[in-house]
Amino acid sequence: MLFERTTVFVQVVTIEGVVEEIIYCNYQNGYTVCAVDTAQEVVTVTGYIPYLCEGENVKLAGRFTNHPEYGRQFAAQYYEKTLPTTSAAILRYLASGVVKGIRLATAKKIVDTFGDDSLTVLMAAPERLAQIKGISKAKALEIGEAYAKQQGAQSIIMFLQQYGVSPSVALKVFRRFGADAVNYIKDNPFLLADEIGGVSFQTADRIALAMGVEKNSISRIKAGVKYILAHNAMTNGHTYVPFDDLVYTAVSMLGVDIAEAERAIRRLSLEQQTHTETIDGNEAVFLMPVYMAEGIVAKKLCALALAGPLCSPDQAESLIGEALDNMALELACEQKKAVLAALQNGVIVLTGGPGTGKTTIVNTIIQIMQKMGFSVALAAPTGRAAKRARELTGACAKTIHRLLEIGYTDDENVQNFMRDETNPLDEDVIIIDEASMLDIPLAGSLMRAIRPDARLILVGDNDQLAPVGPGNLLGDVIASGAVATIRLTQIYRQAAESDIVQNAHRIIHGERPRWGSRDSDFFFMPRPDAACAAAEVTRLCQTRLPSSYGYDPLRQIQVLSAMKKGPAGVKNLNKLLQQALNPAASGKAERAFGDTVYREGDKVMQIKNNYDIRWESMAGSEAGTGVFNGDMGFIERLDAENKQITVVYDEERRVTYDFAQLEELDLAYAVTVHKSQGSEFDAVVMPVYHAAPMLMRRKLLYTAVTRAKKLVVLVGSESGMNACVENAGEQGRFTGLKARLQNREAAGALPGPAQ
DNA sequence: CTCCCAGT
Repeated sequence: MLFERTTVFVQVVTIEGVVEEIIYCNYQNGYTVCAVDTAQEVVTVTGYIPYLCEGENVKLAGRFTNHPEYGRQFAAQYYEKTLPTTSAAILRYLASGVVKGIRLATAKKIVDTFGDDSLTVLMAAPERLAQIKGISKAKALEIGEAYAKQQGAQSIIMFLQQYGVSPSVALKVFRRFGADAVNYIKDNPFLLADEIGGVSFQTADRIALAMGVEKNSISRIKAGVKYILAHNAMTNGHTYVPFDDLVYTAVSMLGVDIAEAERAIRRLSLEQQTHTETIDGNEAVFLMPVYMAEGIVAKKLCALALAGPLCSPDQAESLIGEALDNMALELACEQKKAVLAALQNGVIVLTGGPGTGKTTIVNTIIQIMQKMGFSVALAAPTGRAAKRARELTGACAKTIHRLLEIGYTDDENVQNFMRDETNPLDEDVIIIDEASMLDIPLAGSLMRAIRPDARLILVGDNDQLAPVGPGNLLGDVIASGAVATIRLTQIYRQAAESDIVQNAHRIIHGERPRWGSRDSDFFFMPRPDAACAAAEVTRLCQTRLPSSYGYDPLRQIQVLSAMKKGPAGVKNLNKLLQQALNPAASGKAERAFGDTVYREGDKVMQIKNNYDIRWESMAGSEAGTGVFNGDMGFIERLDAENKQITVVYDEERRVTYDFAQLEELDLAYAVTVHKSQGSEFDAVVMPVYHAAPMLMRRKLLYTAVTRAKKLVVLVGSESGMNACVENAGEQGRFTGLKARLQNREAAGALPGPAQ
């Protein structure tokens, strides 16, 4: 029955066998690597199989994978344990330590006494164990309890697996509710979505329906309301939802009446699962974790803002002068002011568009801080942005996740950081680059980990992409006026009269860009639909731009797109561009992986951090480890014989991958605008068309356009582009941070008695 | 519909 349900997975295979050896087990979440002896072979199995023990018999459904280091493995999606039935198998099972209190000696005694009935005795009449010499009555009951617990864990895992709920979630349910977990869930399936997490409201609702839960049951409405709040935070960027909107949405989604919805919302607030307060005249309902995160951000920023200057203005002047001499640099007046502000305030925001010299300022600040004996941490919200910061400053920049030492969790919605208030970051100065992409949950985690006596510098361009997650941190902080903010306005990178610069300004002010003249650096080419746009983008890269401007299509032109999917999405563009710029040819080795063909000469991007992979410099004189999410390079060689692929990054570091590691790579002729943030290119070519308004916002177009140093070509629908320019976006985000920063007492930041 | 993170 169970195994019929697994048809949703491609190429699902079932295997059965005895667990030979537990190779690895994460006891927190049940992730296990083990060797399973089927009749034919010994297979390495990975998957969430909690409480698995050597000697147990398992049926597994999943698929075979090829691990780069450990070779052929079976990734189990579903499992069933079958209890051993023969004395010999039972002995092995009990001796494995599956039941707390039984090891080999005790297992032998039990099996000698009860034979094939051993497990029945353990389950139904554990007191009978006391017949055995050496087992007291108390010990017998203790063993019985341990066995019941083990079986209880199995029963909730098996029960939930029927509904497609993963064993790792089931394990959490078991930890929370114990041996009686199945009854708890049958009683209120919404506990899965609610208290446990990791299960969607829809799945819980499906289970509830099967259990016969009423449509207007309060637990269903409460869970539905929390789902609406979470969904709005995740997909719309709101940190709260106005009460009236929440009632309306709950009524239409859940099919209940207004009074029922209101009652459930009030109840959640009373139970402190949500927080309700008045913001901007609206009654605002927050999900508790988001409310807490926003509060921590407000509180920490206000506290940091109280810190005094690090040195006198005279000292600062001389420190700056010295640093600039060392770096053979000069700073403009506003840039110098920014460095000064960093020395005088516990927290500052440094904001400005591309080319306004943010990086130079950050470099100077790092120099001075280190000179003063302070340690500095530099981090950014994305791998790409962190890498860019690393290249430009020479400092060891990381992702914020990495800085906070993210630990593993089985719940995608919860992140678990090793660094927090009890184990704060060691560094004295924390610099966050691309802070516009910082969402409230991550900002909350970051603020918790910053020591009260540390200093924080937020660097970003509030006109660039809003975070994917909830909140409008940088915008709110700047608008609040509660944090010293330095706005950089002078552009050094391009001439101010450049059409790229002019149009970037127009876009951000909601005005339509202008184009036309032949000697401009900004062009728009109308095409009737996304497919035509994609074809024109390809033509531009292949022939038009190389012949008109002499650009190298692979190294100087970067194609960007808002989306991955669709005819003008990154995936399809990569196919078209690969065909145009690096077509199949005899003598050019290639290799298919998934639905992508990789070929010698391809432009590729590393899409997940790999801290261990080795690289060698082209001359072979230097070596090191680590290739990071967002690194771009070219396939130099594809060696079918050794199943290896060589990629050269930045023309200097050579990395060899096994074929199985191709999942870490993607073609990079085209990348998403999000991924491009923090990078710049000579020429940017981008299809523009009508798409999800949540995505097609003015900031997206601004970010794309400002990636270009010399040339921008937009291709597609003019009305689509105009809609994008007119879609301001973040004004539509409901957030409470600005209000809280402006009301410092509410943020709880004022020390001592009220003033 | 866009981003970040992980064990033998």
